[in-house]
Amino acid sequence: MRLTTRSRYGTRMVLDMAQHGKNGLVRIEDIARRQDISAKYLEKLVRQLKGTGYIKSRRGPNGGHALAKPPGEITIGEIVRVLEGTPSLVDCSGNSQNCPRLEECLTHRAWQEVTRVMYEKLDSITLEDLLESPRPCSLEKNPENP
Amino acid sequence: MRLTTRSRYGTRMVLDMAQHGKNGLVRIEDIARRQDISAKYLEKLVRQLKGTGYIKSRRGPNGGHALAKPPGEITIGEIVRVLEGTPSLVDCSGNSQNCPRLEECLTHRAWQEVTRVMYEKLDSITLEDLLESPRPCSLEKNPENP
DNA sequence: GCTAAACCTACCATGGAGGTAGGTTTTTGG
DNA sequence: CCAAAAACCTACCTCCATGGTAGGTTTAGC
Repeated sequence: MRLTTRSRYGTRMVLDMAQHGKNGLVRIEDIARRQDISAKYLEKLVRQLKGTGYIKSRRGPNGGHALAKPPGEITIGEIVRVLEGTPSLVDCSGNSQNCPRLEECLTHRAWQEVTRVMYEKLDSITLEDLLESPRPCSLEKNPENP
Repeated sequence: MRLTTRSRYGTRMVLDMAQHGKNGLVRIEDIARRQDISAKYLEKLVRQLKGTGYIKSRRGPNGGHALAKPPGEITIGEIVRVLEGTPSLVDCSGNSQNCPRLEECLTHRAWQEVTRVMYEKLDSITLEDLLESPRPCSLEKNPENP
């Protein structure tokens, strides 16, 4: 059970845009160089995020990409959801009813709950949170909760 | 980002043991039939769980497997941890320091936090909880938390 | 000592993640 | 108007872990 590189690279990408795009557009090539990720690969990620409205772009010379919303209004949960094709930890945990064992499946609800708390956490972290976190970054907004 | 079938099959397997092993051992063949999972595959899973002390076995005729502890004392977090080789959602999120970007990695802490809350939830659910959950199972022990 | 079960080692296949190649289209600046 | 810079697009490739199988060997009960 791992996050794919899509989510991780994608998050670093939008974070890079937030950092370097204060006053304008950011070129894929620049992100690729700074983050040490293949530009071609970033292209694919940017396309997905553009399709869902998180990024706007302009072509041609002096073109580039930028976040469509301020960093404080984009959570990493949103990014991860877009880039991981699969919204749930297990197939049967979604609303799809294609699991023949659903009725007798004691575990179903458990996976659902775990998926929920995971995205709850992801949705509580905005790009701005990440930018503002001091290094070494302690993200503790709700220290140990209870 | 998905749970592997190892975790899911494994959880169903130990759950089956809890259900049918009240007074004795459970044969792999029987679990395989009831859960509709290949016996050979279950063999592999049982071996991993045996290695970590969650299952005890007896060979020969009338042999079989049983949980080494009562269902109330085994969490699905423990099962998942054993069967997913990888304890963290991302490589760099463990204690391993092999990520060259660690210092400048704003996202590191976030993945760590998400991994933590996920296992926190997994560790809060025992096999007994699953057995006792009414169908359709509402697992809400702490309804919406806060 | 026969049989039932766990136990073990090795192997295989397939999908999808991760990455690359080679373009086409839009836009700007000279 | 043209050339260059950037986004945009389609197609392909490689690799390896997951998921699964085959064919045994060892232990123990009758």
